[in-house]
Amino acid sequence: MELMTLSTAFMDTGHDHANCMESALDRASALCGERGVRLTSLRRRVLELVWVGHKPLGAYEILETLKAERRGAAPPTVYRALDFLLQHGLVHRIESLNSFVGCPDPLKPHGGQFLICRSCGLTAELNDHRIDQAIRNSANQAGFAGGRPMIEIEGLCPHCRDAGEGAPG
Amino acid sequence: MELMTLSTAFMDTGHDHANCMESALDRASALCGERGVRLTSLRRRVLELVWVGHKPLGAYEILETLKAERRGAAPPTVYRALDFLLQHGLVHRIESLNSFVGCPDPLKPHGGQFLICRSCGLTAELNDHRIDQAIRNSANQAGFAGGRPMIEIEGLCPHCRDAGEGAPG
DNA sequence: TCTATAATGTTATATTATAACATTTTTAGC
DNA sequence: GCTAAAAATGTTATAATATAACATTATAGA
Repeated sequence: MELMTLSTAFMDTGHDHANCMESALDRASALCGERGVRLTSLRRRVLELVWVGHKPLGAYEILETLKAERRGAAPPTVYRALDFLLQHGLVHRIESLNSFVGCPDPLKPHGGQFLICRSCGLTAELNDHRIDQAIRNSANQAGFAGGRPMIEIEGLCPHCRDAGEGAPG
Repeated sequence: MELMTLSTAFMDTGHDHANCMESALDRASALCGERGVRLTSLRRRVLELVWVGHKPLGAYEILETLKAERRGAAPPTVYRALDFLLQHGLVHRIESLNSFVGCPDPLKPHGGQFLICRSCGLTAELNDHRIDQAIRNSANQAGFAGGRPMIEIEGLCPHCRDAGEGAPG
């Protein structure tokens, strides 16, 4: 069993993002099929927009694009689609940014472990079982019946760090 | 060296909260003195309000109380005081709640490890060095120059868990 | 086809946070 | 103490994020 995974966000040679996004949409489609829920064209489109990059997007950024494509797109249009995607683990919400990012592994339920670059905004999702375990152990020790931990670290991604974009916080 | 600390939030016999709060204010006063910054009466009052309980308070909740006490209290009144308190580690911001909670240990710079009860709202601060270390190790392994991790877990505190307030999330 | 449900459209508003500039208070030098 | 600079607070307006409430349309199943 592998101990840790890291999303492709920081792969700086310019990973094949078209493929990255397409496979995310395929996984979403399959997952919705299995669960008997509908990945409508609106939901699919919002997911697509979230996957445009590895930089979390705000609801109103998504809305701006959507408005150009659908007459009458409004905040609830976006928020409802995001709620659906969140419910099914297809996107995560980055609390410290009020923003949303695609989840590379929606089948395995998990909290979130995010490395957020303060310089370029790229956000990678980590999945380290040991971290999760350590947190759940401590929580249980405290008598707390916890769910899935949400972890957010701000810092510098490998690229920005090497470019000397500032000191780690 | 101790591995883990837990704030008093979940001590359900009704810990001596007057003392809890008073000592927090004393620590704040000392800290500001050492750093040559001013714990003005406004800042002190906001800190006091945050420490009224172990349940994180929203800025507008604080404002509501403040309005009854100071003529002309407005959002910037509260946000500026909170910014000051955050900068000096005297309070933490709970991202998932847009709320603020007092920090029991402002001298030691740290991210935050919060156990948030979904039933009663009480929020305890954990400080487990091993968790922090595990996260920083993984982040470094990913080439990420990270700061202090922020961790939030929603769940049930010992009291609500025993009262059967719902299943863990 | 009909009906129940789910999804989306639409309008209005709530909640959280900051910008910009005026005034007051405090500090430090004299 | 007086005064200038800096820090803190007051004040007004508005930006950014999110939800409520109800109308309409689309979909799936009987």
